[in-house]
Amino acid sequence: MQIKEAKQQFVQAWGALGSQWGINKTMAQIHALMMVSTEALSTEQIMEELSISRGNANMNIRELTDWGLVTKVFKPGERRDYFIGEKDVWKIAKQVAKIRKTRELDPILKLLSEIKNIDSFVKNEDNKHFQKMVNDVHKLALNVDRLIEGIFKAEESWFWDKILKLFAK
Amino acid sequence: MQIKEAKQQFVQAWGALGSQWGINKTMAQIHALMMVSTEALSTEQIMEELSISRGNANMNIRELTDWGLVTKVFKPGERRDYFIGEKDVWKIAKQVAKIRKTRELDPILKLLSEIKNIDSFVKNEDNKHFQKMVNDVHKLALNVDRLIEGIFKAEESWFWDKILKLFAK
DNA sequence: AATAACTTTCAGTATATCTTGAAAGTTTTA
DNA sequence: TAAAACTTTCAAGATATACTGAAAGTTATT
Repeated sequence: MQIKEAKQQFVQAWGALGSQWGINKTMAQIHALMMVSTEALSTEQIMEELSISRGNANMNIRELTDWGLVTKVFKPGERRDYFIGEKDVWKIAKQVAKIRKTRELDPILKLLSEIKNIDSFVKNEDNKHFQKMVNDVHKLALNVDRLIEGIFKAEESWFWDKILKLFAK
Repeated sequence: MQIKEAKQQFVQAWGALGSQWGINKTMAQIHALMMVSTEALSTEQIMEELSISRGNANMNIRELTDWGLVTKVFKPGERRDYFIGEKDVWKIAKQVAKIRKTRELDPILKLLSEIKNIDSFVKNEDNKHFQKMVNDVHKLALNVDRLIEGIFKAEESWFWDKILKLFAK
């Protein structure tokens, strides 16, 4: 495998992974492309590299910018916009966790609390079971929430050091 | 909010959550329905409850069975198949993690190792950067892998107890 | 202030994914 | 063994999602 091929594979794999986890394939590919590039890239270059249209490139670059994973940079003397991707993998992971937590976990937590409230006067077996189920899911979700919150504050080395020690031997 | 409405909301929310994470909406809904039901359910009941076709119900029930989250049960004197869903939220979480790890994380780990190998004779700056990037991603992926492996072996209470203590205070 | 360089938008189109429904398959009952 | 009860399959249709390309918008240059 040549280095160029390796990069393409990496970009492809990142795209596939993204799409299996609810992130637009092209968005993930653009991000991968920027991760492996030392230089800032123009829209043109991204269009070229991934064989996608200008509109598609533009929209996904914007989305990545909104996610805080890509920054616009200006090159002196150049009129065209260039973009650089965040390179710190730990920061990327934290950022993605942050955004998805807000979008997806928080609403679920809210719903679960609401259901727990209305559900407090239950009588029959079926409702008791539902109450227990909601409680269990809520507990797990709260723990996940706290875990993610912890990650936000943690340093990578510290975090993995501690986590992996938990399972040692 | 009435209890019936609460259940519906729960099922809807579970479907939405699933679809944002690469799991078929209907599959997630059927699963939710089975989680909150004390009784085993027939295909008919599921079709009815979710307003979906027989084919759709059948395929998604099978998929859930393949995932090990749903079991077929026979009711004495009844000809029709009934299904019960796994109720233990921790087991469910572990099972989903197991399947998705195998399907998605493992292939990525394999690719990253391959790329690391071919990439060992690099010279120029660009390639060095690529090498570093691949290394960083690989490290993170390996850690995630180990974390998931740890979860497989862990008991819920033990696991969360330890994890949450890490971030205490 | 006109032209050129570049970016953004979005209606229409394409693609991937899910769903239906009816036919074929299977098992049970009479 | 035929009919009924039930399950599975899958081609065709429906839906959701992503992508294109050209027109409109913006900013810089002369």
